[in-house]
Amino acid sequence: MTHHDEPRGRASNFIRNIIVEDVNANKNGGRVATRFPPEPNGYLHIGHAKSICLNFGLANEFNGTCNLRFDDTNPGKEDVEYVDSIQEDVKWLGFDWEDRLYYASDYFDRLYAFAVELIKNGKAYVCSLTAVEIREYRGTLTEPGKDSPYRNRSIEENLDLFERMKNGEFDEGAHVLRAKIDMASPNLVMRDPTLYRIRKMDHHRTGDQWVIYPMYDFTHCLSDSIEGITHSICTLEFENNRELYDWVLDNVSAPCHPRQYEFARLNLSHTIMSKRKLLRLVEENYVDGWDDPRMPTLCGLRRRGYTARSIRNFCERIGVARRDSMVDLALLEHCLREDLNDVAPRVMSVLRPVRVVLLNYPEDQVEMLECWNHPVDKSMGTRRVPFSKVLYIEQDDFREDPPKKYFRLAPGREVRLRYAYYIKCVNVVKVPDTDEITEIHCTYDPETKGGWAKDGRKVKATIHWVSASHCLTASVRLYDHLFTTENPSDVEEGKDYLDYINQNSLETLTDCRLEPGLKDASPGQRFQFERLAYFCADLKDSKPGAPVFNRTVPLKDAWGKIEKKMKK
RNA sequence: UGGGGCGUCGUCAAGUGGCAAGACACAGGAUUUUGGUUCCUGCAUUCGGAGGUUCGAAUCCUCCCGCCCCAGCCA
Repeated sequence: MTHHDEPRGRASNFIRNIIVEDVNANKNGGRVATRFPPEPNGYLHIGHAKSICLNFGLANEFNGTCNLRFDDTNPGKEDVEYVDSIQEDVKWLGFDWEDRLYYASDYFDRLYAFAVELIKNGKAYVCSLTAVEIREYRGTLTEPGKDSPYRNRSIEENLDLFERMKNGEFDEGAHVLRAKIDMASPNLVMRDPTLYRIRKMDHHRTGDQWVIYPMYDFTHCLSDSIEGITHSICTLEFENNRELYDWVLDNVSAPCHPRQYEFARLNLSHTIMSKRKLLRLVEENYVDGWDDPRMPTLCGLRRRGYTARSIRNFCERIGVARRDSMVDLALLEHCLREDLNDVAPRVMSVLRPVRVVLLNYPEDQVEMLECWNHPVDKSMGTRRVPFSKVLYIEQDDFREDPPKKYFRLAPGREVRLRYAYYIKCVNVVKVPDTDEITEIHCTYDPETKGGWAKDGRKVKATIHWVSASHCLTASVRLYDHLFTTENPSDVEEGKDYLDYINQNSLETLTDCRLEPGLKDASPGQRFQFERLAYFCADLKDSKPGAPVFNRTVPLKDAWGKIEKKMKK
């Protein structure tokens, strides 16, 4: 057992239970086939990760397959930019569709043939009502709809019209193909749903080959059937569509009849998942783009420094159920720290520096001190860090007038410099007018090299440091939650989610002093800056020689908690 | 107000008639050269509510309450 293992014991959930039963009953010959079917109209986010992990995870677990299929039936909204980013993100998450990359648009010919079959069987008709009229004829939640005046066109006329729709003889909106089901159905989805519409637009894959495009409800079930999907897993809002999913497959010579199961989509506290709302954050420059490290997109999380494994573990832990829920961001962060704690090498960096001069340390002496890269996993080895007379420590690690329970450096107090020496504060130098501390004078105890006192005396704190003449100056970005409220989608009267954006979600520090070894960090490389947080060299802005770090997630902070409590 | 769903700890979530798993969060404590990690301990006499069936109910029945989804030629 190593920390690289996925969590043993997968959590039970209703979909897995269904699959177990199906496999035991030898349904579909014991075969399990799922698919992840994104529409290429936006970037994938952590909510999609839940679905990806579910579909690919189940397939892996039952020795089945999971296809990646682009649901690209709406050329007006879709773009290759998205099909590329989606593939990159699914791969990054750690899943492999092997040679099973499909597009609903690959099935346009077969879909058209199925539509013709429906018409021939009197189960579909060309309707020439306008969009507005169709809505009016649909009725309401409580009143039944009315039949379209075109509902009883002859099969021949329907066939002719549909073919001419395909041939581009009509303008957009002139006609649609509709299923002939039941205008009085209590399920609005079943009131003669639209199957095809005219869209005179280039499609990112089929170009100008088609001017009619199939709707989701017609396309999805048939695509599943064509691919031999056994379990078609989607989110709860498609529950009403299941009746139509089954109707289409039952009324056409479909190769097989997959079963649809719905689960609740993920909601995460302090963020939003709506593509529309995320798009607005990007377009109105509330963030730096889809991959801004504050975004819940997979590319954003990746840039923030999240590991794919932590996201997979998170998806496993939140479970799969049918009730609407809101998962605490703290759980995601817990999964992140859990992973990073094991794999991130430790390093010392001072974010808000204050000078420390060791009065009794030889002027030009430099010692290379051996430091562990990981406190527990010694296999990660050691590194040498330069130590000298003038150092930087964290401003937070010194208090001229220390409060109760504060046990870091203060006048007259002794602390340990990690892996170095015990030092004692003997004087504080301040700017005369302001109270700004410019320098802390200390003495060091040469008998404590490495951080151990031969006489056995203890110190209450160990703090990190960096040698002033050797360290590297760099920018570090401190990220925080994007929203100040737990649920930005459910907000006070008269306000909207933009009113709850956290104005302090990004703080850029430009005068940080890092351990010299960090100079050549490669973009994407992760570290723990000891006692502070996990950081990641930015994928875009960090260059070897000139690193820029993003704070991925802070370490738990017991002192911060105590301090907060004392202030109350 | 039609139809379809859902209600188990602060947050997720197992549980499908035999007497409320687990995780996060939270609170204590131990160990610690990261106030980190790790390790202990505590945390639902009760499952939206009220009745009923049963020796026994979160699980079955009845009624009530609350929340979500559906009236795109979006997915």
